Amino acid sequence: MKRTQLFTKTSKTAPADEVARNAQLLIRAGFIHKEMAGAYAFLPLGLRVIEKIKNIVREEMNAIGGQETMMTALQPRELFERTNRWDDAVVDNWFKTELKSGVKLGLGLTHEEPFTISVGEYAQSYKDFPLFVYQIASKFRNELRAKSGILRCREFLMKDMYSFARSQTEHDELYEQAAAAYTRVYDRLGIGDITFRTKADGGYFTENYSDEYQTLSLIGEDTLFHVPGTDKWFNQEVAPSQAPLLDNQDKEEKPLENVEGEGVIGVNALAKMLGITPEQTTKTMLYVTDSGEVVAAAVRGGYDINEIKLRKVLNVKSLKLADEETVRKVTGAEIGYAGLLNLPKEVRVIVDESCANRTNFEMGGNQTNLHAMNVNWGRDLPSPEKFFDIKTAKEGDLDPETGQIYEVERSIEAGNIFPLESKYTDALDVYYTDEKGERQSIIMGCYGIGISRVMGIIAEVFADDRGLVWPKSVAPFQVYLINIGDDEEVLREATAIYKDLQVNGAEVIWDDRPEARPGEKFADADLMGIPWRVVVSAKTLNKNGFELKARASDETLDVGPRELILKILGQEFTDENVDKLKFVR
RNA sequence: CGGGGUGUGGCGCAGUUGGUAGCGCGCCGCGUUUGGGACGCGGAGGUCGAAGGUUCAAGUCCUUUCACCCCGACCA
Repeated sequence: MKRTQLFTKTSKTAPADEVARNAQLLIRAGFIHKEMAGAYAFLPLGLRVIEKIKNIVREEMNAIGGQETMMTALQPRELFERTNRWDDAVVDNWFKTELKSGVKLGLGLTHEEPFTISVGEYAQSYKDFPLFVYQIASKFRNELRAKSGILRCREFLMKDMYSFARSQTEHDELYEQAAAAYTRVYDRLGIGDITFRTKADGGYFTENYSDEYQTLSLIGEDTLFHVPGTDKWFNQEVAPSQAPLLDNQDKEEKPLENVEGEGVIGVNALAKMLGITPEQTTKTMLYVTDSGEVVAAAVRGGYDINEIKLRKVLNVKSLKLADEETVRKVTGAEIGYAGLLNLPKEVRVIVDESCANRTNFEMGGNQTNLHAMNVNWGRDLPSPEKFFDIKTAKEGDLDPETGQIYEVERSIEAGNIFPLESKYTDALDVYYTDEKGERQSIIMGCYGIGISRVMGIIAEVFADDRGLVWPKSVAPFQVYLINIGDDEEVLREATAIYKDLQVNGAEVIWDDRPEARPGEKFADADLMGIPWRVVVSAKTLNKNGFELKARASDETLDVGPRELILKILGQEFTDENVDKLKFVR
C-alpha cells in the first residue's frame, strides 16, 4: 500500500481525554477512532492488526478441531431466562433493547446459550461428540465504567469457543487441549514469555476455579501471586495464603479486659487507640448463607475476608453480609463491634489461620463501643478445631504448600477459560444419548480471548517513547519503505523494491508522500511501529542500494535487494534462497 | 453508583474586573527546502458541549443538563 492512498494521518498530539498509552498511540498513529467511551472504530491500519490477531487465533482453534461459526448479536430474552441470566439482578451488564412490538431483546454479551441450542439441534448421539465450536464477533457489555483505552470496552471483539464433551474426563482432555492452543496463540502473538496461565475464580459461570491468561504489565487491573521458581500463578482473589508469623507475641497471657472505644471503627484507628499493632486486632464479619445460616468469619487485622474462599469453605453457592438487624440480634451490638466471644451457639464460626499463634489479641466485644483486649484461645474462648484460609492474600504472604513468599505482579487479563460442567446444557435440556440408549448430560467448557483487548495489550507492553512496536506476527505491514528525495533514480528504485517485496510476500507500506520531509517519514515509521524500515535515497544508492533498520533496534544495515528481501522474510542469505526470490525489476 | 476534574476550529491549548474569539499543530495556495516531525508569504475553518436565565452586553456570572477523563466500587 502506498501511504498516499491511506486516508489516515498521524498526529503529534493525542486527544486530551485519552490517558491510556495504548489508546494515545493507536489514535496518534491512526489505527483507531474513538466513537464514544468504550467503543472504538478500527481504521485501515488497526483493522489489519485485528485481522492478523484473528487469523492466529483462528488457526490455533482450527488446529484443535474448532469449528468456526457466527452467532447473532441480538439475543432473545426467553433463551436467557431459561438459564437465569436475563434478570438485571443476576447479570447486570446487559445492553437491552426491544422490537417495535415491544418484545425484549439483549445484545449478546456471551454466547453459551445460543451455542448450546445450535449444537443440541444437531448433535444428539454420543457419536457426535466431542466437539469445539467458536466464533469471532463483537460482544456488548454495559460496563459501569469503560477505561484503559481499548482494554475495557463496552463493545469489543472476542473469540469465544465452547467445548461439548460426553464426560468430565473427556472434558478435562478438551480443556487441556484448548489451554495448550492458548499458549501457542500467545507465543505467536509475541507475548508468550510475559503471559501466564493463572488460577482464578469461576465467577458467575461456575463454582469451580477458572484459568486466566494474564500478561504482566504495570497498568494491569489484576494482581497475581506467583510462587517463585514454579509455574504456579494465582489471581489475588483465589491465591491460597499463609500469613507470616508474628514475632512479637507475649509469652505470658494477660488478664482479659474490656476497653471502651466509642465510635472507633476500622482496624488502624482501633490499633492506634489501643496502642497495639494492627496485627493484634481481629476483624470479625457476619454473613448469611443461601440457606439462612449465620456465619461469623474472623481474620487478623490487616487482612480482608475473601468471600470466594469463605464460600468454598462453607460449601455454599452464595453468601451475603448480614444486615444491621441480624448483626444486632446475633452480637447484641451495632455493626463494628462484632467478635467471637459469647456468640449464640447457632452461629457458625470460621477463623482464618492468621488468627492462630497469637496471644493477648484484641477482638470486638459484641457490645456497642466495647473492645475485648488480651483475648487468648482456650482460656477466653475455645480454640477452633481447625483454622481455615478465608483471607485475601496480600504482599508478604506465603504459599501454604511450599512455604515460599509470593512474588506479586500486576497484570492484564488476555484470556480466560472456564469449566462449565453441565450447567447450561442441563438448563437448556440439551443431552446426548449414549451407547446404551440412555440420556446423558453434556459437559461444557468455554474459552475466551478478547481480540481487540489483546491488540491493546500488545500496543501497551511493547510501546516505547517513539511509538508503537508491533511483533512481526501482528504488524499491519512488515516494511515501511521511505524514499528520500524524488529524483528519477530514487523513485525508480523505490518502485522496484516496493514491487519486489510484494511479489515475495512481504507486506509493505511505501511512504511516497512527495511533500513529506525525511524526519516526518522516520517519525511515522516509528510511531506506527512497523517492524522493518527501508530507506532509498541518493545516499543509499551510492552504497548497496538500501538501508534496512528494525524498529526495535538502532542498528542500520546497507544492503542490496536480495539480502534485503531475505532479511525481511527471515531467511538466510544463501544461494538456494536467493534463487527462489522473484524480481519484478 | 460515590468522589474529583475537563468541555473554546480536525488535534493540543490561551482567553484578565463581563466589552469585536486568539495561538501552535494540521489543512489550502505560491515559493524556497529535503537523512529525524523545515522556512517565508497569503488563505480557509469556531452559533465557545447543550438548554434556560441575569445584563445595554456572556466563552466569562447563575441554574439545569449532556458528554468525556481520573480514583474507588463493579467486572461473565
